[in-house]
Amino acid sequence: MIRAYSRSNPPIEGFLLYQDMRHRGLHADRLSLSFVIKCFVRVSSLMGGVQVHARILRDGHQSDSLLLTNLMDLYSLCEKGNEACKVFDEIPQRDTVAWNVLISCFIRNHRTRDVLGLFDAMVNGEFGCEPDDVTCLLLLQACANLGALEFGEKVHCYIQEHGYGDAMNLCNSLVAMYSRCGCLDKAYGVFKSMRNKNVVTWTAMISGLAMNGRGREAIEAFREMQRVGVLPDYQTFTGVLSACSHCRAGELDRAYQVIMSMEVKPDSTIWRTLLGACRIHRHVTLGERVVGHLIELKAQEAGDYVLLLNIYSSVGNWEKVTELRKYMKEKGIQTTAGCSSIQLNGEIHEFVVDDVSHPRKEEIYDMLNEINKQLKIAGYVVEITSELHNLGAKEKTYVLSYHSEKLAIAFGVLATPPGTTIRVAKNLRICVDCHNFAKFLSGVYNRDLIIRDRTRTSFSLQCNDQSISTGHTNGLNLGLFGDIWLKSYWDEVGRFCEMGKAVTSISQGQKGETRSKQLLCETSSPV
DNA sequence: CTAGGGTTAG
Repeated sequence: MIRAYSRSNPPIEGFLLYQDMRHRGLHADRLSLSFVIKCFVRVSSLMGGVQVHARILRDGHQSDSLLLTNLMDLYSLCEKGNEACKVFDEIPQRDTVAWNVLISCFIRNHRTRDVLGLFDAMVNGEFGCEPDDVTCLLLLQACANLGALEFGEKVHCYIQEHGYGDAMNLCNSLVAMYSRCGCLDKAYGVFKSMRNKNVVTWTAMISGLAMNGRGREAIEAFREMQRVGVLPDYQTFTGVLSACSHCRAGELDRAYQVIMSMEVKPDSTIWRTLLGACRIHRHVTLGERVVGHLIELKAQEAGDYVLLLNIYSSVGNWEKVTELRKYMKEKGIQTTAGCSSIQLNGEIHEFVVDDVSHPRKEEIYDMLNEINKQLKIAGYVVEITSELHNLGAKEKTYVLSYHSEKLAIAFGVLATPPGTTIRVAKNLRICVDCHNFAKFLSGVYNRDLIIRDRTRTSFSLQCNDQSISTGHTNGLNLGLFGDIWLKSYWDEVGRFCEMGKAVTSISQGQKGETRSKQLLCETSSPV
């Protein structure tokens, strides 16, 4: 019965059942306890975790790997990474699943880089168990987050050598990983080789094309998906929308109207995509309105306010910047620290702004200062509107000079032979100034740069003596995409909305909570 | 009396 509750129904009732059981003097065995933990996992209840933890110890289950891994997962879900690690230390026999839970915990709790070392140790037999398909799945996620292409390729080899090569979930992750590392040809290679493709496969490819600035192909892939009869869901929709928002020339008000007129209720991702476009096009009033919608959905994140700050500063409205900063401070809104990473000889190097933790920090700062000097000669000017604090121009220039991505790029220039492509991954959105910096650097230092951030990958490629870059709309890039398809874009969105209705009616006929249903049928009553 | 098990794709 508790198991039944752990799978459906309001999960907390599973715990009530368990308490009732104890009141009746019945002893809960380990499996009942594991289902109780599952109930708490479903609601991410830290309090529940603490209670059941105590119960595990009191009932003498302190060496039960099933219960302990279960509990770890709960702590890790509640962002209590340290607690989860402590529990892990208590597991006497750690099998692959236990390690997998630890890996998943690290990925969730911002220790992604450590995961790569764990994989290596596991492959080398240091843990007495081998990586399985789930380990590989987790590792691909980690590589995608870090933009760690080399390591991702290593995992790919492992997958093939161990007979997991046909697994659909792994192949889907491979498509995503290669896309997010800016390697579209490899992503497409995996995609093409797959015999069966589901909505996840197609969405990975569409989003991959979108985030790499290949809007037209993203839409072509979207059409092809429909042609072969795969139904899109809300993530597909977001991919298509982002394909267009990174390179469309304005028309945001129309986008807003289309979203508002959708039969289905738009979710936070869609609003956020539009908000990103508002920043690119400096559309203040619409940006404010979109944030209003996010607040209404109770879905606003620190990053959304930062985007709004960006919009205000890009039009020089410092009063609004100050006002919003004050509001954020009052509300205790914490922003995520920006972090950039670069892979070198199998090792990941991470940087935060003004980072001084790297062993080669002196060389890196010298290199960065030298680069700044060279780029200035080439005509690079710091884009001070990228700095969101109300400082003087001089201070702004200084603060912007040591952004984490610049440190990572300087390290790349320093530590790789001339001509090597530099790949950097960033956890947040890259700022306009750093983008310009990369573009100039590409020309001056004759390097191809591929920078992946939270929403897309931008390329600064050195071709025909002319530095070009994509992925960012600052007036220079639009030509790359051509614009014929942009004109037909809104017709496409209109058709998509029609299809949204179709998906709604299909989802309503299905049991279970599919995510498409969550988006498309938020107004309908639960099954 | 037994059975019920932990990680996991865009």
